[in-house]
Amino acid sequence: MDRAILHIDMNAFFASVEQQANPDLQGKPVAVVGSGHRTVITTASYEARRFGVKTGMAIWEGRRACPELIIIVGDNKKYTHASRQIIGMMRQYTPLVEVFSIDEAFLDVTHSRALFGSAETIAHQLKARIRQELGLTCSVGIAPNKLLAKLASDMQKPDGLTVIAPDQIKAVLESVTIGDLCGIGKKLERRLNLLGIKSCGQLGRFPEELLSRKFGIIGPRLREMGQGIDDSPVLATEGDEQVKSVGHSMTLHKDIDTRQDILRYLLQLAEMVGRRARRYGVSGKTVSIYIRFADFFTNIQKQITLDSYINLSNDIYRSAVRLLDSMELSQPVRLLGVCLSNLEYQEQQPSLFAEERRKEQLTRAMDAVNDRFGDFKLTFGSMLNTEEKGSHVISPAWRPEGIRSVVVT
DNA sequence: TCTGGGGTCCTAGGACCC
DNA sequence: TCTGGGGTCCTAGGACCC
Repeated sequence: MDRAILHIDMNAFFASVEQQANPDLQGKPVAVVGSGHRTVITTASYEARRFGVKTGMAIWEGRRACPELIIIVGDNKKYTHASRQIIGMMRQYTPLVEVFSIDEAFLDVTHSRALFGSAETIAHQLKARIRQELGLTCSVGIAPNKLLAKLASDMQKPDGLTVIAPDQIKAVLESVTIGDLCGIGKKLERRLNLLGIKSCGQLGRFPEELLSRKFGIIGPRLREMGQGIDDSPVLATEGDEQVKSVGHSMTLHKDIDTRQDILRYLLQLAEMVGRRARRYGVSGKTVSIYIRFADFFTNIQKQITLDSYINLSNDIYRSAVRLLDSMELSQPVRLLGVCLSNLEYQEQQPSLFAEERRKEQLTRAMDAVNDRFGDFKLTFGSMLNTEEKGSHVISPAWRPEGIRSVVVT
């Protein structure tokens, strides 16, 4: 039996949620951004897109394209709340819901059809409910696999419903460019173009040996993608999946060049990373730091793997400083990042040493206060002069559920 | 007037052990 | 005295996604 896979993609999600929350914004060009003057547009409403406003633009670029553009600083609690409601509706049709991002999901409805009708019927019902209950629209793709369902959902926006039936696959692939496939980005597209490959059909017919020679082990996979083949299952997102790294980075209000300033931000980032790791109940033994310099194009990353697993902010900070001290800083710093990886999912045993235990207790006490009263209410003395406290930038890649979730209180 | 932040996966090369 | 090879872990860098 052919599988029936739905891909549901919310249209201009953050902007639409804002327009629903505030009727004054409805029908108007709206852009959702992060905080600070060095932020970018995360989502533009369709009214704004008509003027050429796009994701990734700086605010001034958006305003240049559309002088009436209304700028809204994003509020991730609103989006998380809406996302949870939508996922809840999806789960009423199948347990096989794979949450791909805060505004996208795959549903395997192969076995739901006996109960609810065809995949299209299910799609229509979900679209109607999302519209009635939340006032939001989405684009749905229906196909025998995830690759094609995702391709289909992209074909009609906003508020679309596109079916790629098994007997249409060949024809569709002839008309679609390779860059439209999820997994073929700019670089791969350019390299494939150089071989004369533009459409998916061409990719699917290209000799496998040549693809393997040029692209190594992904060669055969590329050819399959060109043929619309994808056997990957829809993996139900249960909320207990395990992340593999916990990181934070921030573009600074302005470039900095003194060690003291850099250390202050590193401490803040270490605290953000540590707190999230502790909230998840994970510790890690690899710490990395990331620096983007003032010229924007020079980036360096360094990592170190320790002998033991850590999640105390101060331990993360100490490793970060070690890494910093091993780096050559050639320019002022624009962005700093700290990441903890190589994770282990075990609650830390209390330390055998009194001094360590005291540190752990202090950390728990600080976490408790911050959980209750908000991030960075209680913090290290050297951070008190820092202007930016905590990340206020929203990202559509945030997973609304499980360990990846943003805690909503 | 510039250009965010959260992730995942893959590869290459070196160290080290058996 | 010379020989080979597999496996694992580590760092760095890149591509890709939303």
